[in-house]
Amino acid sequence: MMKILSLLNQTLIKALSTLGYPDKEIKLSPSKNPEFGDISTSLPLILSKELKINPMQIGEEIKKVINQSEAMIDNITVTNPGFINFKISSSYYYQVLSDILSNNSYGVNKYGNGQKANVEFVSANPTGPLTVGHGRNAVLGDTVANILEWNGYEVTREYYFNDAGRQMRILGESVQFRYMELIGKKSDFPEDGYEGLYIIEIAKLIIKKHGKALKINDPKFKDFAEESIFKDIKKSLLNIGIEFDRFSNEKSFYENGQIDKFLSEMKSKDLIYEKDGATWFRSTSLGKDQDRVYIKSSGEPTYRVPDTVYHQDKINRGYNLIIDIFGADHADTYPDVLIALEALGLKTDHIHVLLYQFVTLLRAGEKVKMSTRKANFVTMDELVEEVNSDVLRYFFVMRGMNSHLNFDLDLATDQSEKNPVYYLQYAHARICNIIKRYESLDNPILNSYDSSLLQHQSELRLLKKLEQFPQIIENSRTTLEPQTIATYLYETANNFHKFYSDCRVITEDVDLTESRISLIQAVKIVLGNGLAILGITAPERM
RNA sequence: GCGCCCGUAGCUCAGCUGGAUAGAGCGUUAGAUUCCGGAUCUAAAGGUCGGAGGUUCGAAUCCUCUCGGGCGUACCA
Repeated sequence: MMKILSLLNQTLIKALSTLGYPDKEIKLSPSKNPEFGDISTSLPLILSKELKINPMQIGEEIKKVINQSEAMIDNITVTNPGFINFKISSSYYYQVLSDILSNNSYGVNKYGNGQKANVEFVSANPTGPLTVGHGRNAVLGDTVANILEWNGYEVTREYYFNDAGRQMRILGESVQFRYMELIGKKSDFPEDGYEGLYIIEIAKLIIKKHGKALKINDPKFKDFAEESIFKDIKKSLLNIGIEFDRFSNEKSFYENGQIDKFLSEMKSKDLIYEKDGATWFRSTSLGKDQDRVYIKSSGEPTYRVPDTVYHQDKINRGYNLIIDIFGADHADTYPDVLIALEALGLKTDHIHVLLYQFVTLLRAGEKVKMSTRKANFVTMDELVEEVNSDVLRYFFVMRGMNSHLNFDLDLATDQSEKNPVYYLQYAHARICNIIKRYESLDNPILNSYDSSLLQHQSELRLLKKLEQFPQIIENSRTTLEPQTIATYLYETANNFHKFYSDCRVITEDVDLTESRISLIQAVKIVLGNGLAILGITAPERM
């Protein structure tokens, strides 16, 4: 069945052409106030400017030429200062109910049409455990990937890490220092070394596995540390339901020659030059306000080089859509990657960078400055243990990514009990319970029901909310903002709870009971699907 | 200094491709259970949308300026 918004859109376009009015983009939105029907448009106000006709008059003209029954409209009103309001026929919403019940994946669409999308997220270098800060990135990325899947894309979840640079070298040296310390030998603690206790744990594991004979500068220190930390990172991610399809690393781009190839291409375009013993990217010639170092005088490339090559590689792999999830601290750096790629003649229109603002951690009302190096952090594992994966995932997604997220550690548990996620899950569990009760009364679930018995205001409101679900998913494709889904689910649960308190599902009235059972089954499907997108469980009981 | 993000109820935040009376949760106050799960529901109080200009029939939303906070402005990533 055609969705009401497309139907109204078509109807209005037809009306405009009938009246000889100019073609305008038509904005339809849910009515703010029930007395304005279900859906409204300010089309007359927009037209009046150009037509120089009173908007109320335009509204009346449009109303006159619309075939109401064809567009499933019960009633049209035109209200000041120039809105057209549509009251949609309830038979439309009754039809929606059967649509939902006949389709367990209600809400998916084929927009992406199987196109390939790549979502790169987390991408934390394996220098320590994942922290609460990484959590926001992880949850946003996985949820965005889910959103794309529900919009018909084939999604690759990818994790990129730097394993060739300074950070990893220092990690190896830090482990080496602890190792030597443990076996009673002296060595230097590296400048900017990692101070966390986990470094000592890794050193102990090395002793267990390789004994005490390792010498200074043995590559095993770094390799073992990297491997060990990565194992933990993967475990932490799995803990909140996140699994990657692909890991990419910096080192491979050195080994396969892509870095050299990139540098020589840039050179041939005169986009790099030497100064003060370093190699610079001439980004000022591409509109930036300053040039950036590509290769330090030490001979080590800056992260910019492998990052650019990595993106080049992703482009070459042929994705139709490439998403990067970055913290706000990258806001200034990713454009350098894009302009370099464009300078090499590559298209970057399909690369979308999603920036999220940082999580502000509070402890006793004081801001906590997190640093992996200084071992001043709260790990994601600790947090999941204190709350749980569902609460954590909802927490990170319930605010817009442009908002700074305040996280008070002292209140974490308190807040978790009040976390809205339980409100959603409770609605789902409640439905399951009613259905179970219904079945236990020896009533078969029938496929026949008379949805037109659903006349109560709470029932219709709930149905209208369910009808919006596919549209919500469609919209989330363009915004890639998980929060809108969280908000929608909250409203749906809210409408269900109101329905529950207004209308008893299981009554002596067999026909009405069957209709209401169908209704709550539909709610269950929508809540379940929405929670699945957010990566949150939909419990049968709590 | 410059660039990006934010500033909306006591607190945490929605609403921001301009539309009708600016919404929710928490907290506060007052209510609801002979009945499918009270982790629920109902109601009240609470606002010069940081401030000042401007554009418009219409601005929380767009523009300019300004104040306050975060982030960046590395030969760190």
